[in-house]
Amino acid sequence: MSLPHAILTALLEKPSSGLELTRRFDRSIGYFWSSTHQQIYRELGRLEQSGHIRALPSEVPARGQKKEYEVLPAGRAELTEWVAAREDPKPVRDALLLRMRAAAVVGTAGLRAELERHLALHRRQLEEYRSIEERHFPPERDAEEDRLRHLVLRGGIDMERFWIEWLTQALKELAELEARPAGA
Amino acid sequence: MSLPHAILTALLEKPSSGLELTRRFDRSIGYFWSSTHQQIYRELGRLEQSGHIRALPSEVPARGQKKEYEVLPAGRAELTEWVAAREDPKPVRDALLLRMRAAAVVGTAGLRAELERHLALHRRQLEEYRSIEERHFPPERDAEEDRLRHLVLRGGIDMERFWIEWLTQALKELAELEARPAGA
DNA sequence: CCCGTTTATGCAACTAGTTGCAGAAGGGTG
DNA sequence: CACCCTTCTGCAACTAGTTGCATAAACGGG
Repeated sequence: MSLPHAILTALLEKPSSGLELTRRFDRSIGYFWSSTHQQIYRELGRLEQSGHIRALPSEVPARGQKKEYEVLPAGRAELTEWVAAREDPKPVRDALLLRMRAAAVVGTAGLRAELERHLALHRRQLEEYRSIEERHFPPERDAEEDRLRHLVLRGGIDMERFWIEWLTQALKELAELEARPAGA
Repeated sequence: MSLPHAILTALLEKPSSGLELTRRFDRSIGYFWSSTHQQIYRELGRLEQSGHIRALPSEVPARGQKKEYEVLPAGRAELTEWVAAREDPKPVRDALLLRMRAAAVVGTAGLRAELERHLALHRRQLEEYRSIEERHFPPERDAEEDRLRHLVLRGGIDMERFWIEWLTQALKELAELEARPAGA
């Protein structure tokens, strides 16, 4: 149940329309809570219904017309509460680890290429995070919000590093297994 | 679309009934692809329908009666194909990173306790993985399946280490922010 | 032998997220 | 102005996963 909170956070950072939110999700909040525009529109509707946000008054309220939303006090209160809420980490659900486990049973044929592809993707993501880090978090910026946002970004960076490391190990392991005759 | 593959893998490792599968998920495959018994039963039904697995013949085919499943050649083929399939990593979706980001906007009140709780949970999980490692993967075991399964487990271990590291940093950051007067 | 607990399977209803598509407004171009 | 492309909002239908509950057999006392 985090999408509404993701939206509230984004709207507090800056009031926006549905499409603007979608775009900002693609390059910021979406890095750790991705979402599609349809989900966002639906959730905006719900949040408006429940009095957490409201649409800024517009002259032309019609379909296809931009609608800006801002957070109401009830929305901010809800978010504040959520920050401190007790909520267990979700159990890991990762298809690649699962595939490796399957490979232990049915063999590793064709797996190397896929691992290399993932490795490249994670390297690219790491580069993207690093360039954001350089642009947004130079050493002199240390207002409270900056430090916390930087911390979140470092989480993303270290998670990519973890994958790069693991994939590298996995490829090495695969190479060794292929080098020795089956059953040796 | 990984649950059916998780089930196929588990059934290849050992033919089982629905409940047995559920239990094994709780302490093995479920570490990286968790699932409830209802989902497993439903999926077993589908896999049987589609000819990937079959129920072993039993004398008493009735409700409340144990039903063992085994994988058919079509199921093994499907799994083999999936191992090499092109499937992009799912974008990260993590509520705790999101909460930290929200905290940058609405403040960190009450967050420390929650971070400490998560830290303890991750430490416990790490300990569990390590004890599995000791029991199941002594240095002399290096058959192909063992090496790959060990690799998967090391993935789990390093992921827990990542969280422990990040949470430790986060708590340090929080302590520093609390130590200085707001706006300093 | 009746009764409560455990084992085992499963249905129904719900929530969250995804995919595909449609429709209205506005801007640019021949 | 007719056409098309982009922007923006949204519905409908689907898939995956969760929650709550029902049912049936088996087991173990008293």
